[in-house]
Amino acid sequence: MPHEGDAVERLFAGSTLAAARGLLGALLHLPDATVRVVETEAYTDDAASHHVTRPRTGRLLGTSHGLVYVYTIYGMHRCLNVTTDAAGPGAVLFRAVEPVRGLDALRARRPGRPDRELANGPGKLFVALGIDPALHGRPFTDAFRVELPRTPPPIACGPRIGISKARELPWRFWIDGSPWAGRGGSARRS
DNA sequence: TGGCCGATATGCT
DNA sequence: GCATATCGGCCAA
Repeated sequence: MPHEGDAVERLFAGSTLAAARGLLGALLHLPDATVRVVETEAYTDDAASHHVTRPRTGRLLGTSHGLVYVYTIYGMHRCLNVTTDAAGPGAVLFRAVEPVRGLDALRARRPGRPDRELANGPGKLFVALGIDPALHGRPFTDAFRVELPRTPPPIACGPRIGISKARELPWRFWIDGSPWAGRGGSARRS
C-alpha cells in the first residue's frame, strides 16, 4: 500500500489543472490548526500567470514543482501557492479554506471576524493560517502535512478572480455548495 | 450588495 | 518615474 506522500508528490508533479482540482477537499495540517481546501486557482503559462507577468519571481513556476510559492499583492497582502507540473510551468493558488481544527488559533490571528470570513480569501487565509513568508521556496510538504480526500468532492469551476488577462479560462475551482468558499462557492451559483 | 479606496511590491519605460 | 496587481476592509444605501 503506497504512502500518502507518494500520492501528494504525484499530484504536484502532474498537470496543474489536475492538481488544482485534486487539492479540493484536502486537509492541510498545521501545528495548531487543520483546514480543508475549498477553493483553488490554476496558473500555468497563460497570460495571467506569474510565469509570464513576473518572469523573475515567477520563474519558480517553471523550475520546480511541490514548492511553496509566496508573493505579495497590492503591496500588503500575501498569497499562498504551491508549484506544480514537473513538465512545465505551473502553480495552484489557495483561495479559501474551511476550519476543521484549531478554530481558536485562526480566530486569534484574525480577531473580530466572523468564522465564515476567517479564511475565505487568499490574503485572509494567509493571515489566518499564520504562514511564515520565509517558507517561500521550501517543499510544500515540509510546511504542511497534506491529507488528500478519500473521495473527490463535487467541483464547480469559473473564471479566475482579479486578473485582466486570460479571463476566458475557467481555472478557478471550488467545492460546489461550500459555504466556506469565497465569491465562487455559494454566492456565485446563478 | 455594491462601490470605493488604501498602501506598496514588482516590472517596464 | 509609471501602471498595474492572483486583495481586504469599510462605508453608504
